[in-house]
Amino acid sequence: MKTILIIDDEPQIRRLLRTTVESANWKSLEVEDGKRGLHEIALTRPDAVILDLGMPGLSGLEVLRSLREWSEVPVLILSVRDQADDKVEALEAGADDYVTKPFDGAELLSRLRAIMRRHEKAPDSPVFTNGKLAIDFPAREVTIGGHLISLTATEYEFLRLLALHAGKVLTHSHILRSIWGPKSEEQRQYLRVHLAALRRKLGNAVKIKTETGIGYRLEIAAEALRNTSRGLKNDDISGGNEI
Amino acid sequence: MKTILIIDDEPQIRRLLRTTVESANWKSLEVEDGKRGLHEIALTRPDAVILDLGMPGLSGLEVLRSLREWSEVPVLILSVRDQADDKVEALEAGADDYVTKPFDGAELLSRLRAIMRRHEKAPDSPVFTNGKLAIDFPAREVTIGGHLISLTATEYEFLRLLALHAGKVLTHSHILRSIWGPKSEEQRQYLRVHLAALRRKLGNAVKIKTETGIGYRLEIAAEALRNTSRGLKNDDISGGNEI
DNA sequence: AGCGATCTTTACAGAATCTTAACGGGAATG
DNA sequence: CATTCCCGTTAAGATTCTGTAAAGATCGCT
Repeated sequence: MKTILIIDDEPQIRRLLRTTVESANWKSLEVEDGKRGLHEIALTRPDAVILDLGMPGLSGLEVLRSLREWSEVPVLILSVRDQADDKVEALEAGADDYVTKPFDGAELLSRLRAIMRRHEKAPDSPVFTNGKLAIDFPAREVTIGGHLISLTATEYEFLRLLALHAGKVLTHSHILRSIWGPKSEEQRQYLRVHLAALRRKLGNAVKIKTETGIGYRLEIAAEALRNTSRGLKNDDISGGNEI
Repeated sequence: MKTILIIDDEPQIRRLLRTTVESANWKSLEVEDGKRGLHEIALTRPDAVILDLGMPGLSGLEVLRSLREWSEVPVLILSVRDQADDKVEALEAGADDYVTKPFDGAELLSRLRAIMRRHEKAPDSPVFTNGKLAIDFPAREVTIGGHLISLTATEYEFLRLLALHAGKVLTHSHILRSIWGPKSEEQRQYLRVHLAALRRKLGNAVKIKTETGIGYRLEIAAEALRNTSRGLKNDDISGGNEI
């Protein structure tokens, strides 16, 4: 049984969301603003969050940014049609998907299922693999081609973060906030130094690409591209759309 | 069936617009000044608006500015040739496209279709696609026909902006303000240099059209109608898409 | 306290990117 | 058809960013 947290300031929308969620036999929690939402997430650890972008006080975007400093819980964004820019910003800030108001109940549930399933995948397999790299999260062990690598605490956190978002760009600020906390958001030299050590230890079997001026990304090994959640987009395009 | 509102003070132009609109099997409404136009939009919620810039009384620009405070309805501007500045102002104020008098009926219809389609477009995924171009916003990844393209921070921001408003003209000032900030609003040579790099990397699969004296527009690929879950729309006939 | 490991800070060269300037061609205008 | 303005392209100079090394500072442990 899943628990879904609803963060929305409008009572009638909350009620609609609650009935929708409960029709899928999930439990729903409701709060009316972002601050309470963050508190509730820390307290009850819901399986997913439905977050309204347009709220008074702490905006949905700010809530999401704060949240992503310490939690990877799946977040579904609710937005109105004319907030295209905000939607993209939300996705860049770490949202997993979004739905536009007015929304269709069935579509919302199916998107909720999708993001929870995607998220469950990681804990299901406590070992992350990408090419020759393997990370055993419970054991906190990193191996390359079966050979154990010894990492410091910082290096491990860095690599873990990159692996958790393999293929995606992690911005300087995001990495710094996650590992060193919000106070050290500006200390880019930390990244350079620790990443250099990480690259030296990992060798050239693992490619951590630099996005100049933006951040870093762990490149997904060629044979791992097959069945990720987004892998299909390539087939989608090359599939006979010749102009 | 679409409803198009025509706001123009000249009766013969109105008649010409009406026959053009009705030749596409759409319904047309006509009013002769801006005040009535705003009232009519609030009342009947048309699917698009054709707005003449040069009108006595409330100018087209003032109408547009009032309108944009409460409505996102697609607006097509009608202007005469020597109103370049007004055209830019109108686009800045939220117009979706413009047509210069004297206009070609087929072109006007095609532009109307384009702005209505863009407005309708239901969000289908955090991945933007347009022809061979695909932008994965969360991953900050750009691919053409499945082939990964490496962009600098500025180039990515530029392309992101164009894609967010695909099909719409973005003025020089708007782009400059968005990427470089208000201080650099006059530096048009930035646009030329970075756009050249962008075009070189994207190749000719992606068409970024120049609107001389106005700005730039990312052209919507002809076959960009691939909606999955939502209802399909196919009122776009192959006739006369040469703009 | 002393030691080793790790993290922080500093410095600098090389790479990547951005800005600036110049020039030829093409579009708009009369 | 000529003029003027705008655009695309290129390349060099300026600037910022990155990788690397190495010297302090800090922490944990015996």
